[in-house]
Amino acid sequence: MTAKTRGATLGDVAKLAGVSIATASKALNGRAQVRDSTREKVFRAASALDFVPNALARGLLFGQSGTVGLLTSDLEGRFSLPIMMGAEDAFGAGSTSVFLCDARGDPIREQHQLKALLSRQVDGLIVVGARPDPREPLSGDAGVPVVYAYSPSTDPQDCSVTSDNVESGRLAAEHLVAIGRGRIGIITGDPSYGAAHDRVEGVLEALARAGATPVAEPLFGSWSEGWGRGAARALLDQHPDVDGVICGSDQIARGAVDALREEGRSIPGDVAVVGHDNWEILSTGSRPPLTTIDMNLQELGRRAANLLFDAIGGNPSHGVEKLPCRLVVRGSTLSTV
Amino acid sequence: MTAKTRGATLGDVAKLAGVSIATASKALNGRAQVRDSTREKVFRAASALDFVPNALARGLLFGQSGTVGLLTSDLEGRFSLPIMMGAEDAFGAGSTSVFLCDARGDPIREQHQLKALLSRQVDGLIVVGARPDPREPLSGDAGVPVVYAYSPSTDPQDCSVTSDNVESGRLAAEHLVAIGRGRIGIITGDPSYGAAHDRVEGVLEALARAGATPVAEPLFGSWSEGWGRGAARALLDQHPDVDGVICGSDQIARGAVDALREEGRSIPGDVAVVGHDNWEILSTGSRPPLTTIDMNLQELGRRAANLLFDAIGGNPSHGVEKLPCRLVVRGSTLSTV
DNA sequence: CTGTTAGCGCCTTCAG
DNA sequence: CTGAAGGCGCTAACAG
Repeated sequence: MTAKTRGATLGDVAKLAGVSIATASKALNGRAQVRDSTREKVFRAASALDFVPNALARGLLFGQSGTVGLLTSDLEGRFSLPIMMGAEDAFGAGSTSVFLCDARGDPIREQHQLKALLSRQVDGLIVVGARPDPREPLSGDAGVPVVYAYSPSTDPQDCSVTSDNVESGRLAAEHLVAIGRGRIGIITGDPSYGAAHDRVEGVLEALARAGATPVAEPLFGSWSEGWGRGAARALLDQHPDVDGVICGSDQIARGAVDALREEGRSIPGDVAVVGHDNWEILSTGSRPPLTTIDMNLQELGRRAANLLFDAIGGNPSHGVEKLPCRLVVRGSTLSTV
Repeated sequence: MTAKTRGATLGDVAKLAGVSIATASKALNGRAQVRDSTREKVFRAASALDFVPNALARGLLFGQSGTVGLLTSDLEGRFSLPIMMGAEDAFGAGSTSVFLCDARGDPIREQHQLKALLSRQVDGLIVVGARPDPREPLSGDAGVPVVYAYSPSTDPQDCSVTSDNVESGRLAAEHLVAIGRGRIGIITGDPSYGAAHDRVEGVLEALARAGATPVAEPLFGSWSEGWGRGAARALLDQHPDVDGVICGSDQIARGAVDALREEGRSIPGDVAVVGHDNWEILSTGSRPPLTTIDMNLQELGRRAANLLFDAIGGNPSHGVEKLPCRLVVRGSTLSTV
C-alpha cells in the first residue's frame, strides 16, 4: 500500500555517492565529521537527484513540524492577509511554513480546523479574529503556544498582539489640530465595536489636550459609505462651521468626502477628513485621496510570529501588546501633498 | 534530542485501553476485525487522552501528506482568497488541508516556496497568478500534480481553470441590450492585459449579434477610478448620447458612475453602467450600486481542487477549462432593484 | 478477534 | 572519518 516516495530519498543519494545513509545525512547537514571530498560527492549526488529532504520524516523525529497554523475568522482577508505576510517574513523563507485556515466565524468549524492543524503537528498557532475587539480564547488546551493577533484574547494569561486604537484616534486628532483645525466632527461605525469607542476616546483625549472639544457627540452608525455620506450631511446641517472630520474607517471617510464635496465644501480647504485602515482601494481612489491611519498589520504579523517563535522556544509571553499605528498623510488633509 | 511528543500517542491509548497498539489502530480506524466492546474501550481511552493522530507519521507511511499547496502571486489576496475558500470547501473539512504561500510575484521566491512545499510532501499544487492572463508554468518538474487557477499556464499540457473573459463581456453587453440600450461605450484597463481584450471581444460579439456597434473605439487605460472618471468624461464629451457603459473593472465603473453623475446624467435613467469583478466594497458603496460581473472565484477554487484531487488520484486533466461568469444586477442598470 | 513484526525517511548515538 | 543500529508514530501484513 505504501505509495512509492515521490522524490529521491536520502538512501538514493547515499547509494549514488557510494556512502552510507548516515554519512550522507551528516554531509548534507553540515556535521563536522565528514571529509571534504566525501561531502562534495554527496552534494553532487543530491543535486543530481533533485533531492529534497522529507520534512515529514524529520518532523516525526523531532516532534516538531516546522509549520505554524494561522487560524482566521476574517472572511475577507482584509486583515489576515497582511498579517500572514508579516508572519511569513518573520519566520524567514522556508524554515517555517504557514498553514492558513479559515474558520469563517463558525466556532464549530474553528474547532475542526484546530484539530486538523494539531494533527499536522503545527508547532504553534496564530489566531486572527474578525474584529479588533477581544475574543474568547480557543476552547480547550491547544497543546502548543498560541498568539492572538488583531483580536486579543479575553484571557490576560494568553499572548495577544493588537493595534493601539486609542492611539490611532489620538494621531488623527493631533494631525488635525496641527494643521489648524479646531471644529472637529467624529463619524464612526458600529457602536458594538469596542475599537470604535477606543478610537473616539483617543480623539477626545488629544482634543482636550489641545484645549478643544468636538463640535458634536460622536456619530455611531455602520462601517459603510452610505452611513458616512448621511452622517456627514447631518453634521454639516447642524454645524456648518465644521472644519475637520475624523472617520472610523476609510469607507466612512470616503462617503463623508463625497457628501461634503457635493455640499459645496472644498477638501481640505474648508474641511479636512481623516480615515482609518489605509485600505488602498478606497483611500487612493477618493477625491482627494484620503489621509488615514495605517494599522501596520504586516508589522503586527511579524510581531506575532516573533512572539510565537519565542514561545515555541520556551519563552512564552503573556498579556496584550499594543502596536502603534501610523498616520498616512494624503490630499484630504494637506492640499500640497 | 527527540522532543517528547506533544499529545497522547497511539501507544498511550493502547496502554490505557489495555490492548496492543495494532488493535487500537484498527479500532480507531474502523477496521472490521475488532470486537465491539474492545473498540468501545479504545474510543473511551482515546477521548480521555484527547488523542489526535499524528498526521506526519501517517503521511510518512503512505507517502502522502493530506495537504496541498496554494501558491499565489496575488499580493492583495483579492483573487486568491475566494479561490482558497472554494478549494477548502471542495477538499472537505479536515481530510485535506491547504498550505497558502505567497510568492509575491517574485520567481525566486516562488521557487523557494515550491521547495518548502515539496519538502512537506504536499500531494498537489494549486497555482494562482496575479492576473487573468496566462503565465509561465512552474519551472522544473514539481513531481506532484499541479492545477493553475485564475491564471492559466501557457503550456497546453498543463491543467488550468480560469474564468471565461469573452463570455463576461458578452454577458454585460447582452444585459445592456436587453434593457434597451444601443449606444454603448467601453472603458477598460491596462491594454497589456489579455483579459481586457477578451472582454472587449465578448462585448463586440454580443453587440454585433444584436445589430449594434459601440459608439466609439474601446478606451484602454489603467485599472483605477481616476481613469474611469476621466474616460467617462471624454466619452460623454464626444458622444453625449451614450446610454450604456461597460467597464473593465469595478474601480473603473465606480469612477465612471461618479463622473457621469457629476455631468448631470442620471444612472441608470440616462446611462446604465456595468462593472466587472463584483468587488463588494466598491460595487455596493457606489451610487447607485453597481451591476457587475462576478467571476465565481469560489467556484473556480472548488473546481481547481476537484481537478487536483482527480489528478492526485491518477486521473489528470489537460488544457484550459473556462468557467462561466455571472451577472449581478444592481441599481446601476435597473432602477427598480 | 488480537498481538507481533516490519518499515515509511530521517537523524543520532555508538562502534569500527 | 565512516557505517550499523535504533527509533520517532503509525499502519498493513501476517501469526496466533
